[in-house]
Amino acid sequence: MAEKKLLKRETYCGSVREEHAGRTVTVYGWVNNMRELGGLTFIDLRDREGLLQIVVNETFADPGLLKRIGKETVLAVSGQVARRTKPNPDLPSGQVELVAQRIDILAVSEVPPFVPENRGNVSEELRFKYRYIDMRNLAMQRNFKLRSKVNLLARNFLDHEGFLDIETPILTNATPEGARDYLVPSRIYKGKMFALPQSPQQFKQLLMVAGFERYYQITRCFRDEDLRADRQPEFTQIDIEMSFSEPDELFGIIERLVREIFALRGFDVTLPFRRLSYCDAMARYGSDKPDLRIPYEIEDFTAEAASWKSDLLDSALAKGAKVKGLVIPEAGSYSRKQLDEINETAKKLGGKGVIWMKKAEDGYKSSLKVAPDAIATLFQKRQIAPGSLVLLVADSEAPALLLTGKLREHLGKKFLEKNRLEFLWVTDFPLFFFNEEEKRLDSNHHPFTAPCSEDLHLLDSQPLEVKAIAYDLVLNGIEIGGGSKRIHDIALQKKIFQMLNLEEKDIEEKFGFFLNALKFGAPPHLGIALGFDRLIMLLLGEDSIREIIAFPKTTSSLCLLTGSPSSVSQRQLDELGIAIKN
RNA sequence: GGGGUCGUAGUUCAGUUGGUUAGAACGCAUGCCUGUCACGCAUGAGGUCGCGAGUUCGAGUCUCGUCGGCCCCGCCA
Repeated sequence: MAEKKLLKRETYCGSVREEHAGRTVTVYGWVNNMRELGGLTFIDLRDREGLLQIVVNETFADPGLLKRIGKETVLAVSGQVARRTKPNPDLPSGQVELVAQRIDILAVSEVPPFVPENRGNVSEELRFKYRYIDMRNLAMQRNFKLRSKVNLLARNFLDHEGFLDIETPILTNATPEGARDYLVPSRIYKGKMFALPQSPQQFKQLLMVAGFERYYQITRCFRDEDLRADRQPEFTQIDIEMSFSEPDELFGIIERLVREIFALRGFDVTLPFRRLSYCDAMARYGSDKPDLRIPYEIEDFTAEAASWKSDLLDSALAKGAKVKGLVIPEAGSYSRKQLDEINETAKKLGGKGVIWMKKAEDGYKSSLKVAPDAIATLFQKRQIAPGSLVLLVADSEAPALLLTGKLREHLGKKFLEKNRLEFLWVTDFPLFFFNEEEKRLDSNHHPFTAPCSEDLHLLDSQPLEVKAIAYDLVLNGIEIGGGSKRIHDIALQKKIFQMLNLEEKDIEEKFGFFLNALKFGAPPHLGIALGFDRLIMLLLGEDSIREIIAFPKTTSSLCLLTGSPSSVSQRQLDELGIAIKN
C-alpha cells in the first residue's frame, strides 16, 4: 500500500477562531467527545491547543465512518469553518465550528481507562500507568508548555548575562558526603562503580578554575533518598556558578531571573527579595525555610512564664528551658477537641505537648494551672486580641523553636493564599552542625562552602559558631534554591576536609583531583542551584512536583508506566561481575 | 526504617451487626433521535471485592501477612 502523505496542518484545533470562518482547513486531533443526534453528529476534536467542534451533517458522504470513531480516535478532518448560530462561550473556539467534508481515521483507540478531561477524578496510580493519556489533558499540556517556556527563558536570560551552558558528566564518582548515590557498575573495571551526580558541584567549580567565569546548566541530578510531594529521585536544577563575584551580585541576577519567570504567569514580583539570617529565621519562625504568608511569628514568653507560679513551668525553667509561643489570630474559638488535637500534633512532631491560653466568654482559660489574672495581664500587656489563641511550648531553646515553628506552619494553613508569593533569602547558615550519630562535625551545606572571613579565627576553638557564606532561596515555605561562596584556597579546603573527619586517604582518593585543581590558580567563585521542578510547581500553583514531571516515580520510587526498576538478565550481571544476594 | 490513610465493575464510589443473587453514577454496547456542547430516551453487557493465609456453619466485612497508591517523620552535603 502506498504511503498516504499527511496534509500540512495550517492550524491547531484549539486555535481556530472567527477569522477562519469561510476557509477550508484541515485539522488533526483526538476525539474528546462525540454527540450523536441521529442524522447530525458533533465531535469535539482535541489537540494540544484546545478543542474544536466538528459537525457531521447530511452533506457528509460517508456517515458509516462514524461507527468506527470513539473516544481518543485520532482523526484528520477537512472542511469549512462556519460561524455558529449558537456559540459556546465556554470554548475559546466556540464562535465557530468545522463542517466536515472529509474525515480520515489515522489511529483507532480502545476504550480508554479514563478520558483526559476527567483526570482530576482518577487515582494517581491509574494516571501514572497511562501517563500518555493523562498528559493529553489540556491543563497538563499547559503545564509542560510553560515548563518549556521557562527553560527557554532561563537559557536566554543567562546567556544574556554572559553565562555559558557547559555539560558535565552523568557518569561520575560516588561522593562520601551527602545523599545516597545511584551507582552504575563499570563493565570494564569489575567491582568499580560510577555514580550519578547529586549535583555537578565539583565540575562546575573546575569550570571556574578553567576560566569560563560564568557557567550554567539546566541539568538532571540524582539522589537515592525517600520521596515526597516535592521530591523525586531524579530532578532538574538550574545550576549556576560564577567567578570574581560576591553574593549580592548573584542575588541580583537570580532575583531578576525569577522575576521574569513569574512574569510568564502574570505575577509582578517585587525586588529585592527579603533577607533573613539563619539565626533570625530560626528565632522568628523556627524554620530555615519559613512561609512568610503566615501572619504570625514566634514570640518569647520566658520572662512572663516565670511569674505564673506553675510547678510545671518552674521546674522546666529551672533546667534552663525557654517558653516559646504563637499568638494565632481567630483561633481563640477552637473547641476543646481541636485544642486536644493540636496537643496530639505537637506530640507527634516530637514535643512534650503544648499549653494553650484563650479568652472565653466567661473569662480567661488555659490548659496550664495558672491564675486567670496572670493570663489577663499577659493579654493586656501584649495587646493580644480577644479572639486569639496563645500556644506555648516549654523546652530548651532549639527544640522549642523547632516545635513552635512546625506548629506555626501546621496551624497556619488557612492563611495560605495561593496567588501570593513570599520570596526570601536565608543567609549566614552555620558552616557545620554536629552529627550526633557519628559524633563528628558535618557540613551544613557541603564541604566546599567558604566560612565567613570574620569567623575564620573560630574554626579551631568554636567550629559550630562559624558562619558560612551560604544562602537558600525560599518561596512560600519551600526551598527553591541554595548555594554558597566556595573555598578557593587549598589550605583552607584541606583543613575543612580534616575537620569533617575525612581520612587523609579518602581525601586523596575522592577529592585529590579537586585539591590538585586548587593548586593551579583557582579564582574566587560562588554559585547556586535552583530547583527547576519546584519552581515550575510553584509557578503553576500545583501541590505536587509530579504534576510537572512527564514521567515521575511513585513515592516508593517505582515507575508504574515502565515498571522500572526491573530485573536484568544473568548475562548482564555476569558481564558486570555482579552477583545478587539472596 | 517508622507513623497515618486508602485498595469493591473500565472509572469514581456505596456496601448496615459477619448472613440469600455485591449496588449506584459515569463510561461501554445496541437501538431511536437534525443543533448538541455533562445531549436526551430505551435496552443490555460488565465483579478473582489487590494478593495469600487464618478465625467461622458462613468473610467484601474480623485477624495476620504481603503487594501497591497517597501524606508525614527520619533521610534529602
